[in-house]
Amino acid sequence: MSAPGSFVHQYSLNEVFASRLRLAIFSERNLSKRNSSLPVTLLTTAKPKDSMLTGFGSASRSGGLVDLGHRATIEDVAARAGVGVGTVSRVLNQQKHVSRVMREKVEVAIAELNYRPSRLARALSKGGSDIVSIVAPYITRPSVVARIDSCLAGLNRVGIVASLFGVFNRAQFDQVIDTLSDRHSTMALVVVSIPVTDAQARGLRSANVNLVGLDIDVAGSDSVFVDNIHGGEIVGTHLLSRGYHQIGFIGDADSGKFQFTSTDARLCGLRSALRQGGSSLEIGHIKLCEHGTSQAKECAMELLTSNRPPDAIFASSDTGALGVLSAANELGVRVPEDLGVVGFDNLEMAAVVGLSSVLQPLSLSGEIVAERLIRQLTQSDAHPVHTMLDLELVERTSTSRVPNLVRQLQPTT
Amino acid sequence: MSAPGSFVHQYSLNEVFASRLRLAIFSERNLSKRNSSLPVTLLTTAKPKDSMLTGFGSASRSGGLVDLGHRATIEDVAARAGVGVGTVSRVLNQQKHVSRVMREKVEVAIAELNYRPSRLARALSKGGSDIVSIVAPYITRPSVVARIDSCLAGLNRVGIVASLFGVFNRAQFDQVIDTLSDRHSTMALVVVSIPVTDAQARGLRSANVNLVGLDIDVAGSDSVFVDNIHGGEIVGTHLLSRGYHQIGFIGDADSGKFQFTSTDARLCGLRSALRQGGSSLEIGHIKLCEHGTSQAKECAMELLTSNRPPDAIFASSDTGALGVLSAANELGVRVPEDLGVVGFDNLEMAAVVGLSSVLQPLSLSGEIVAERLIRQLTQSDAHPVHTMLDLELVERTSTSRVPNLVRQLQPTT
DNA sequence: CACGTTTGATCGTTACCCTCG
DNA sequence: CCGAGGGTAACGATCAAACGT
Repeated sequence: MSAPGSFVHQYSLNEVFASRLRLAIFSERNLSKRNSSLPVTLLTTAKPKDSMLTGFGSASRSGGLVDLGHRATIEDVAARAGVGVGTVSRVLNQQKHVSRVMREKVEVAIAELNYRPSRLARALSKGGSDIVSIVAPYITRPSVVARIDSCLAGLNRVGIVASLFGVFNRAQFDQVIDTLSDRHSTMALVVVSIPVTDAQARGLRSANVNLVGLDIDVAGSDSVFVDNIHGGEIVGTHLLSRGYHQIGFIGDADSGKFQFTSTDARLCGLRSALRQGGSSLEIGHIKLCEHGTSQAKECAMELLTSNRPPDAIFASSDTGALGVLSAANELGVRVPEDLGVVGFDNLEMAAVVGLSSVLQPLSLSGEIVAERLIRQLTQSDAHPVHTMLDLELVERTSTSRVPNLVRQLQPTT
Repeated sequence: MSAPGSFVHQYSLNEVFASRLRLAIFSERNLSKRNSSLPVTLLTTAKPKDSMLTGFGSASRSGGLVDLGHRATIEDVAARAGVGVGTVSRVLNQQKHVSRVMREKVEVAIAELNYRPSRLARALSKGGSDIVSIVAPYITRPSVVARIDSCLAGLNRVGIVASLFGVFNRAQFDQVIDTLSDRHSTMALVVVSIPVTDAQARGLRSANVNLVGLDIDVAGSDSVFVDNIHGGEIVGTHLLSRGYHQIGFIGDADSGKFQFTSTDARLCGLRSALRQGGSSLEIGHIKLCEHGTSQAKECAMELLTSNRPPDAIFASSDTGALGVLSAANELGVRVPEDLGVVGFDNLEMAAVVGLSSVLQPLSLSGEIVAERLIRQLTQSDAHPVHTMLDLELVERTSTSRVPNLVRQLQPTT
């Protein structure tokens, strides 16, 4: 019985970790100090943990299951079925050269022991894992999770469960990519919104990791993205056509953190459309702030209370546009009469509050990525495809100066 | 050189996968069929993939890096440093019995080869991995991602990068838990909102996986959650105190999918508060629908256009409450004069639209879970702690009957 | 020579047991 | 006899080659 030893591993592993966790002691203390002044109630602190340490007792808890005290290995199965491990492996991998009798014997043993092959050992042996990973920033943002969710759903449809890494900055992103650039770690990788360097792409390729870009273009790999410059142009053209001329812009300032390009691109497009329309964008009418409703609201407040307030504001996200609407409402500025407002992403909430917004096919983008990924995994000779999705302005009341159109609340999803 | 062979692995691996992907062919075809009628533009379909197959070329791309053609192993490092693998391992794990000279030699070799130990091989050898996993449903919901995000942030602070599994139903959840119930797969696991069965908890424990419940209570494990019944009570009491008596309820109907309990609990609390206040909840005033703004809006429409419309509606989420507000607005029902509206979660958007809502400390819950987890990993003798966080009603205009406080953000006439 | 089965090498690390100064 | 380092079984699987019938 090697089980007792296996429990010791837990401790040694923790000790290894302890060195990396020295920081934790502090943040932990701070946290618990904070907690004491917060609405936290400790209910119980009980439970003996003997059962955790033994784990043996009551051999057959349910059905005909046999409890070995540790997770069954292929060897346990082989022993119980009275065959060699190779035979079990062949059964597992649906290979030939296994007689009906043996196969059944093995299957019975597998069921009895509740055996599951270790993905780790399998990956190590095969020289590649069967895991699909997704790396994404800002998983709290609706536009990001909408993409991820539909991508997950698409992968799920064929039985793939992907694991998601949410990163907070470039350094962390780089670290995750580095970890994943290992033939054993992952079979495929979807990177959302964060630009991938050539070196990183090369590293992944040489580790046989299939890379797909979602909301970014990656040279030499599949990718699905939109033309943000064009998105800005659409907005500019639309606002001009509605008779707005003093256009303001509120965008995300955190571009440097991940080297995002979407805000810049949209601003660039807006500028170009205004220029073409004989208008222009005043420096004072451009505000950059952290992504968020309240942050955008502040910016809008500044713009609207300035000497030369704009008569329309383009927020580079619906989340921000909501802040603009809120600011206008608070200041008594009428939308759309005194102020036109346009957002980006066309989230569900845009329809609810009557916000004009640029529709980018978020869930479609995720689906296509899933599709591309599946194709890469099935067809090894697939060439990289760069897919650009079109953008489209969904016009609602926030830019409509015609009163009788105000009732138009239902969008074209 | 074993490199050429390693590339072949890719293909064989794909073939193994192909059998599981038979379904994919169909969904793929369907998808691409659909695409043809959608705004999709294919830009390029080029790029030779020779470089992918060789991976050797240009030996030293940057600095003094040496390219072996394959990811360096501990053996490569040992060879280059002129030592045995054991020594390299000792250096890597900060162990004793390594002289200064040797350590430096090894470190140089590691740098030159850009060597990273394989987590897989390490986990297999040590009998346990150093990965932290999170399993959660509905990652598109703000309340869920808010929790996850703060938990990730807390873990990140001490250098832990967790991987997140988004699941779509019970079966998938069970599958993920089963996969993770392997001593090699993960060191710790956070389960969000989905009830964990005793058998699952036992399985995880016997695999030495530290389990923490977030938004659920797990017997025998750390967990952080709220008292949803009390949440319902708070709302009921508040509405009664504002003079609302015909209370309606709109909740999520998908409870069965994951066996969620929060909607039921909140309804139960609401009922009990009304009963105590001498009122009651009419059967016809209870609506259950899929989670979402538009779905809740439909339910609200039905309620408000019925023979006996309620004078207040409690939606079990802010997302739903937004739909209620939208419905009221569309029907010309004044909020809060004719209709009181209360939501749950107190998302940022609640403040923007003046929605009264029950504040549950979403990000705090994630932080505490991170803290508990770190404690478990550092102190092996920690007892399980069940933490219940308090709820609190944030009162805004949607339940305030003083007319001049009413703010109307929606595009009303 | 088919077919079924066992055996041993391999994947990259760690842990343990040696052997030297 | 101790401290520094070298070999070599594990870990749990896959796969090819050898082996009986």
